[in-house]
Amino acid sequence: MSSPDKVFEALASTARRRILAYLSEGPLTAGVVADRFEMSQPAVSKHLSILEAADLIWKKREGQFVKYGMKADNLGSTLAKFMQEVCPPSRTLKAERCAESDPD
Amino acid sequence: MSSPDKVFEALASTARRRILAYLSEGPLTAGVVADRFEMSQPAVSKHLSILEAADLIWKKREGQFVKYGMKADNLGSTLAKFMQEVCPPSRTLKAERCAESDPD
DNA sequence: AAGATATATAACTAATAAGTTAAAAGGTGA
DNA sequence: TCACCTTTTAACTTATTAGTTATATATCTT
Repeated sequence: MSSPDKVFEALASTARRRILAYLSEGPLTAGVVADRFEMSQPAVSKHLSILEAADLIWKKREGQFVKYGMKADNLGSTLAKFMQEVCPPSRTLKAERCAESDPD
Repeated sequence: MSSPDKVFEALASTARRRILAYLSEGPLTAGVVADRFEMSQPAVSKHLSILEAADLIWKKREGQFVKYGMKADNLGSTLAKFMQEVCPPSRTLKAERCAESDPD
């Protein structure tokens, strides 16, 4: 179970969004991810654990390595649910509510 | 022009997401928004200005009041673009990449 | 068991964020 | 102009975040 709060908090960081995008190309070990970013290894490790806490990625030990990979489901459903809260179809249908509203 | 960074930063706050959802029901004055939330009026004002900086809402002075309203476009396009970065259709097509990736 | 490598945690610092109250700015109307 | 109302800005406090280096833990290899 993951809260939307944790997801949005995780996405708030540009570094984490970039890590996520990088992982979306395929699973990688923590070390490979760390090498790709100009940040200390512990910093990347912390970002990874925040992404994991938000249930946006999975983690699996493989010998002395730890492999991480993306979990698209939770990202998609959280963002979709939020979009719906903020711009529900019922409202979209009647009088293009979500497109309108700009007085300029 | 609004940066994705500002949008994600704006959405990182639960309070701001709730304000946004509230505004999505229709434009309201700052005071009405402030009344709805258990927070001082200046605090709400600050949240509103962050949402505005992210181009998620518009603002219009009406006499001594200031009316705010949602701007759905930027929210939708920013989230859509991000989803695409993190789970591009090309990859989705070949081998259900974005659904897979979970080793459990 | 020892040494090397991979990753995570601890302890710390500096910057940022979110809230507060008090004061300023903008607008109304007698 | 003066009193009043709405909203924003300023100044400040406290908590959180993002990074650092140093250390601990886990695993592999010999």
